[in-house]
Amino acid sequence: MPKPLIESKKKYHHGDLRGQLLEAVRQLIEISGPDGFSISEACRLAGVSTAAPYRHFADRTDILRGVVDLAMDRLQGAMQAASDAYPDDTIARVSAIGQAYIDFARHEPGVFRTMFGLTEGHGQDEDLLRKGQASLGVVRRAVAEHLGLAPETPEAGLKSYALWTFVHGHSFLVIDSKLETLEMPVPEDRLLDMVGRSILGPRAAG
Amino acid sequence: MPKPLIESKKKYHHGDLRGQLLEAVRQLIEISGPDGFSISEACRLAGVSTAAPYRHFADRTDILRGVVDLAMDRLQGAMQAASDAYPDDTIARVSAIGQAYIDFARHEPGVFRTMFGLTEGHGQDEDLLRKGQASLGVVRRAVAEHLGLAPETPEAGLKSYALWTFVHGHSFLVIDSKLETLEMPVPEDRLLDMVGRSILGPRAAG
DNA sequence: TGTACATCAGTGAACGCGCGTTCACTGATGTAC
DNA sequence: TGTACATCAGTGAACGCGCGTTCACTGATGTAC
Repeated sequence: MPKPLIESKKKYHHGDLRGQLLEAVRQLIEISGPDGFSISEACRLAGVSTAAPYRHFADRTDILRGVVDLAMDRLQGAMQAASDAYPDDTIARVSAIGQAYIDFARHEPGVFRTMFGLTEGHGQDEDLLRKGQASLGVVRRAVAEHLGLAPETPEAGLKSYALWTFVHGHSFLVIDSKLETLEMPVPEDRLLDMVGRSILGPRAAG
Repeated sequence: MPKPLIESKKKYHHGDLRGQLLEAVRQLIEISGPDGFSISEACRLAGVSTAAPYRHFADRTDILRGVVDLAMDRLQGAMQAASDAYPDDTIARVSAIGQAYIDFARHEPGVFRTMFGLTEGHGQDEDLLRKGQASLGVVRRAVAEHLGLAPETPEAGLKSYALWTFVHGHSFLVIDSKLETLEMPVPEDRLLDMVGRSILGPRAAG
């Protein structure tokens, strides 16, 4: 069943409507936010009738969940890649993970906001929470290695939570663009480095 | 012009419609979020026709701005009160300011989200930004005193920004209730104290 | 290989809904003389 | 103190709008024999 090189302009069956709807919604969220997007508009983007999505999603919320689910994977992937890029320097590694987080927020502010805006009974489910924990796990392992402790240690948990929280807050302030007026005294990477060193403390022997 | 002790149940002139609309919207935002509230519903709460608000506000966005404006004042007031409560211990003062911030978010999550969700051309204006800066100023003065520096110093700016960011991020995680699943290893006040000490460093002599 | 048929993934029209905003209006209040 | 009048702050009906969702349907695809 080889795909035709030139697809006929209009096919009855779409091929990957689910994927294309998710992408359309992702784009719309970036423009109008999670409450601003409409299924109708996504259908227009995908070139499909407004009833079509209901073959793939239960309702509006279900589509949002789908978008967030993919975004969670992208975010964790970016954090893990940043972590892998600094195998030797644990401080730099932690900073890089934080930077990846902030960059994600900067590049996809609407989606980022949506990821943390879903509430229980409104899109948030077990699966998403688990993915959130997995992202924090990336930080935790880096912190633990720096401290010379196991990732399950309370101290590793506390410090990685503090770092994540800092980066999370900064991300929100960046995308809410409160920073242009609030004079930022140093570049972002120096800020990350300073906070990282303050929270982590000196490297463990070993 | 003494007010009647028992107000007639239904007056043509409302008395303080502006204030009561703002309060109604504030309540609705807590229930449905900044995009979920409707003018119509606020009018129902205030017992007034749907055209009445336009005597006091230009449009929907203008009402939101009004709600946020009051909230900014409340937040700054809470932070300042917390600051004043610890005249001697600068570490405790900084922690208390952070705690006030978090408490505000916890008690008015919808409003808190709204405060930081307004975008340029969508409710955010000079006045609100100035009020945001004023809140940060409370932190900055406390940090500066701890360091024995003037509030305008870059170091005071950097450290107060780092602290604010941490508290801001924690607040969002709290109200997005990501924390029940993410095992928090220590109580909140100990977290605040740890981060405060890490960022601020030892107290300046003097 | 050919055919009958079940299943799947779309269509397009329609629904009821609540919304933001405008309009001409009217009742209440404040003020000048 | 009384009166005429301007101004203010409401009313209530109406508007056009786009939305989410459902419905009976149909075209395309996969499969059993």
